[in-house]
Amino acid sequence: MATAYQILSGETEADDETKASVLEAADTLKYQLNITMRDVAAYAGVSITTVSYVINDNPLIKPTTRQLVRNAIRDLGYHPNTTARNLKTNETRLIGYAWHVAEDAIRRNPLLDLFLYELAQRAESFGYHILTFTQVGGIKAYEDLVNANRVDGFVLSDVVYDDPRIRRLLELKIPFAAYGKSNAEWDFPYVDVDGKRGIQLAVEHLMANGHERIGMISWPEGMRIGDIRTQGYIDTLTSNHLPIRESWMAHASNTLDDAFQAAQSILTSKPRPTAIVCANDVMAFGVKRYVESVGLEIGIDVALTGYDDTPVAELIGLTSVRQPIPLIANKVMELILTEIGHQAATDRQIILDPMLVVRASSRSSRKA
Amino acid sequence: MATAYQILSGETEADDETKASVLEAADTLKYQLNITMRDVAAYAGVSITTVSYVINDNPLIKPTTRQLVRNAIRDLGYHPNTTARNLKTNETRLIGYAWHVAEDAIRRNPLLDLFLYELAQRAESFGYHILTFTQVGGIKAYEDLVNANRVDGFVLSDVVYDDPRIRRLLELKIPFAAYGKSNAEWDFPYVDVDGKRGIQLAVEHLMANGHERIGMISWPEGMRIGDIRTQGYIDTLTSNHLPIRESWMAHASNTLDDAFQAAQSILTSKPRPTAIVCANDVMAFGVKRYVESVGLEIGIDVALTGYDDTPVAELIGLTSVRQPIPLIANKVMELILTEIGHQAATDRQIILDPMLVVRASSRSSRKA
DNA sequence: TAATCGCTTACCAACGATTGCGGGAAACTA
DNA sequence: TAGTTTCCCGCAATCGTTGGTAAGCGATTA
Repeated sequence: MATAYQILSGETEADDETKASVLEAADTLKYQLNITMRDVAAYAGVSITTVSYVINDNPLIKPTTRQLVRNAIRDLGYHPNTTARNLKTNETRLIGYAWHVAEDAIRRNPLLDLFLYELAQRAESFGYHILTFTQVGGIKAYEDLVNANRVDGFVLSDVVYDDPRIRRLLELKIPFAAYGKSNAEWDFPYVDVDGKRGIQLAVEHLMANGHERIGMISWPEGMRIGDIRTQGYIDTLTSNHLPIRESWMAHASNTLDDAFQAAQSILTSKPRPTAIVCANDVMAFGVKRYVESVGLEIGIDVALTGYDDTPVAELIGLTSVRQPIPLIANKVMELILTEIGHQAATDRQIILDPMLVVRASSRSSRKA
Repeated sequence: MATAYQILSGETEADDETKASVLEAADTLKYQLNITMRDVAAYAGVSITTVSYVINDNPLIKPTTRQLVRNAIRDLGYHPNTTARNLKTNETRLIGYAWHVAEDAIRRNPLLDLFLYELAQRAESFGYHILTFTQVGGIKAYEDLVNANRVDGFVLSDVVYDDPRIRRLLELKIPFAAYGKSNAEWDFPYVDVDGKRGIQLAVEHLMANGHERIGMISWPEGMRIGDIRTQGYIDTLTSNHLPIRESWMAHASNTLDDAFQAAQSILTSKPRPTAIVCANDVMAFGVKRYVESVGLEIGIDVALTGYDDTPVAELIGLTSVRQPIPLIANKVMELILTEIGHQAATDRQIILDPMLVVRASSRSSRKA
C-alpha cells in the first residue's frame, strides 16, 4: 500500500487521476505533507546521514555539500522533528517547573511569575523550554514526569527546610536546581539571595538617614526565612551599636490586620521607633495603614521599608528590598543545564546579593 | 556488540565477571536500565503488541492476558515512554502558552498567573501539559514551535483587535483557543467575559446603595476593551434614567498619577459625583489616593469600584469586578482540546459573566 | 473430516531522527 | 604506476511505540 506521500512525491507509480484524488483528500483532511530529512536528502541528492550531519554542524561535511543541503532545507521549508530527535537522543529539552504552592500564602512569592518568565526566556536561548505543571499530588507529580520521559530535569522554587521534593529528587538522582536553600547537609545546586544582607541594606539605609530607633516586623519565629531576616536586623543593629528592644520587634503573619496590630504594638512603645523594617511588603502595607490611621505620615513621621519589591511596593511608594529575579533565573537555568550535562560545571551553590529600592516611604531624612 | 541491557538481562551470553563490571559501570555512570515494552512483554510472556494493546485499553485483549500484562507492568515498574509514543502518534500532548506581553502595561493582566495555573491543572486532567514560552519574537515563536513538532496547539491570552497571532494561526490552520475576543469576522474558538455586564454590575450595585451621580474613569478612547466598559457605564445609566455628564467621565492610563488627576477632575466638578467606577483596579487605587489627599474617605464620602479583582483590591478593601478565571481556563482548555480533536465539539464561542466582589469601598449606602 | 468463522494475539513495518562503522574517491608518497 | 593515507559520505541499526495485517486457535457447521 502506497502512502499519500509516496504517490504525490512520485516514489510510487500512480496515474494522474489517482494523484488528483489524493490531493483532494489531503486538502479536505487538512493533511499536511510532512517534510522529513528523507525529502531533504532526496532533493539535495545526498543521504539522510549527510542531512543529519549538516543539521548538527558536524565538521566532517564538506562546505559545498553543506551548502547544498542548507539550500535544500531552505527550499523545502524543512524543520527537524523534535520528537524524533528526542527519542533517539533520549532527552526532551524540557525543564519541569511546578507552578506555585497555591495553598500556603506565607510561602507564596508574588514574583514567581516574573521568575518563570525569565526562566522561559533563558531556557529558550539554550533550545530548551519550560513545562509547567501543578504539584498538588506532591512529589509524585515529579516522578511521573521523569518516568514518562517528559522532562530532563526540574527547577524548584518555594524551597523549604526538609523539603520532601529535594530529598526524593536527590535519592532518585534526578537533575534539578533550586531557587532557595534547604538543609545544609544536602549537596544540591541552588541559587539563593542573602536575606540577612537584604535587611542589612534596609537598616543601614535608615541609619544613613539619621534613624537610630528602628523596629522590625517579621513572621512568627521558627520560619527559617523569617529568622534569617530577623537575624540580619539584630546583627546590623549590634555591629552599629544601635539599641535593640523587645518592644520594637513584633511578629505577624501575611495579613494586613496582623501587621496593623504589630505596628500598633511597636509604635505605642516609649520611646517609639522612628523607622520600621518589615520582612515583606504586605506587612509594610499594614504598617502604613496603622500609621495613617493615627494621623501620622509614612516617610515623614515614620520611615518604612518592605521586602520583595512587589508591584504593591511601587504602587504605594514603598522602599523595598529587591531580589534580582532575572539574575536568579539566569543562574538557576545554568545550574540545571549543568546537571543535565550540556554546560560546563560551575559552582553549584550560588548566593546573590539583594538590592534596596528606595522610594518615598523612607526617603526623607531625620535630622537627629 | 552487546548492550549493557542485553548482558544484564541474559539475552546475551556473558560470564559473571563481565556482568559485574557492567553493573559497576552502570552505577558510576548513573545509568538507569530503561524498562521498555520489550521487557514487559518478555516478563509476561506475550508480544510487544499485546503490551501496547493493554496500555491503550484495546478491548481486543482477553481479560486474563490483560491482567497478566498489568502485573508485569507493576512488577517491573514500567512506564511508557512519552517521546516514543508521541513520535508514533504524531502528537505531543503539549499545549503552548505564551507568557505575557510584558512590554505593554495596559494589556498586562495581573491575573494571568492564576490563569496559567488553572490551565495547567485542567490540562493535566486530560493527560496534557502546558509548555510556556516567550513571544518576544512575535508570531515566529508560535510557528517555530509547531514546525518543530513541539506542541499540538496554543492557548492565547491578551488578545487584541487585529491580533496578528490569530490571523496567522488561522491561516496556517494551527489549533488554538483564546481568552478574549477579536475581530468579529474571524471564526475561532474563544472564551470572553462580558465587559459591559461587569460595569453594569458595578453601577447597579452603586445605584442600589442610593448613588445617583456616578462617574467613571476609563482608558483613553480607541482601546476596544476600554470602550466596551465605557459603553456599559453609559448604557446602564441611560436605561436607569440616571444623569450622564461629560465632567463625570475621565480617561487615564494605567498609572496612579493619571488616575489621581482624573479623579481630581471628576470630583471637583459641580455637582460632584458620589461614586466612581473604574475600568481597572489601579485606577481605583489612584482615585483612593486623591480622595484621601483631600481629607475625604473612600466608602464614606465617595464610593468606589475597580475591575479585575487583583490582589491589591483585596488589600485595600476595594469593591471590584471579578472575572471567573478558573472557569475561563476550564473552558479554554475544553476548546483547545476540541480543536486538537480529542474532545467532542461544543460551542466555539463562549461568553461568561463576571461577578462583583463587594468590599468596604462601596458598602456603605447613601441615603439620598 | 474438512472448511469456515470468530476471537486473540503475533509479526513487522513504520514514525523521523542519530551514529558507529566502513567503503570509495581523491590526495599524497614512493 | 602502485600503494597508502585522508577525507567525505552512505549503509544500516536503533530509539520505544503503534497499528494494519495476518496467523493460530478452538469451536461450529456442512
